Amino acid sequence: MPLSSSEAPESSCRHHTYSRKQKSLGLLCTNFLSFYDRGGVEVVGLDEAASKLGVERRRIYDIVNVLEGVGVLARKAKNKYTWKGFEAIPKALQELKEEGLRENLSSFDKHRSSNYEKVSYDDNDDEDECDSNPNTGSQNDNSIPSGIVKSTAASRFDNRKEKSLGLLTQNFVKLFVCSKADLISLDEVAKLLLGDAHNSSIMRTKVRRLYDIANVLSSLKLIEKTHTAEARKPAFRWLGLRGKPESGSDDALAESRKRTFGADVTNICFKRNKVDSSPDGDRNDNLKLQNQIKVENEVTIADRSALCQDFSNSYQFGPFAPATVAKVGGSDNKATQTHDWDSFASTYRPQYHNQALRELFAHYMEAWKSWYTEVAGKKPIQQVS
DNA sequence: CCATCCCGCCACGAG
DNA sequence: CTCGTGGCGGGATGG
Repeated sequence: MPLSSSEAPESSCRHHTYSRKQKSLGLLCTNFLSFYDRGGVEVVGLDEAASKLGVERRRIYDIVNVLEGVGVLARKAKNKYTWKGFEAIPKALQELKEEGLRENLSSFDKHRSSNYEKVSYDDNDDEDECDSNPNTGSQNDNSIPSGIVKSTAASRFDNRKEKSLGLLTQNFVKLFVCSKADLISLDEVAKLLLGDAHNSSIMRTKVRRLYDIANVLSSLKLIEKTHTAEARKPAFRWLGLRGKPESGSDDALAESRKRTFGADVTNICFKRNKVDSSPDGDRNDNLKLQNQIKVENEVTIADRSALCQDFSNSYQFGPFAPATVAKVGGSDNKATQTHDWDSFASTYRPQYHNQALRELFAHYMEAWKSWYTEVAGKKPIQQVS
């Protein structure tokens, strides 16, 4: 690769400090999302995604699992998922809400006193989704006939599988969607979600997963990471749905905004130097500077004014506005200190902006060019080995 | 220090 | 057996 020196946003750091942020799940997810949000994609192949995004398979599973929990994706077959899109979110949330309320009737979690194996398991029927295709070959869901309270199914320590991530995600979401609270601290979530805690070991593991989920949900803009008011405890704030141009009769295309991405989204592979460098001068130098410029960051208003989300079933949120304002050119922020960063933008607003928080900014990248190229000539780039 | 969380080993289940 | 999946936790990174 000719290192044509285009303007590299990145600078300094001669020794290419490996940065975790570059490979974070959240970022990866953002790429994933923007990649498949372009018109017309319907099926998502795991391998395809993996190579396209330049990551290992394993990571794709993480993303896909949580996205499925929110309805954006649906498992179709081995190695394949169906892209439902963002417009599937409202519905999924609605279902999650009802479901959550239902199971919530019997027991108030809150004080869970001593119940060792309580582990609030709740299986869930999960989305059924009115699928357009009635016919199906293999069936998957084992629906227990309306086991309202779920009874003691699960003989055995039941599901060796389906134990986490997907479910954890849904439970996490239910938690927000079922209560009016919109800010929950991390450990609250952990305790609530897995009712056991006690043993720090188990909880620690769960918390890790929670971070994973949180990252993905953050990419979706469903939540945001913050910390409780005064305390320094990390917490999550529910942003909920943003103004979706949704209306009764939806139509397939026309949906929300689409972010296009030009060029490669591929993350370069920089491994996290495990034992680190081979003594013999690593030649990795600095060449490849990735030009993965991140777009992103459109804030949605979490209409704070409304305490209660709504009790009405219909989701008519949108106290306002479409978030589709795009700004070309992108370099709008004249940060005092050059904050261009290399990549990574989005969800970080460490400073306390008391009220200026709800602003709407969206920087969008160009990409139109690439887009054209693609449309016109079909991008030849494709090395799916 | 502690919060965050990437990496990838390895256990499952299906073919 | 191989292969697709995805728990799970060590331990590195960032603040």
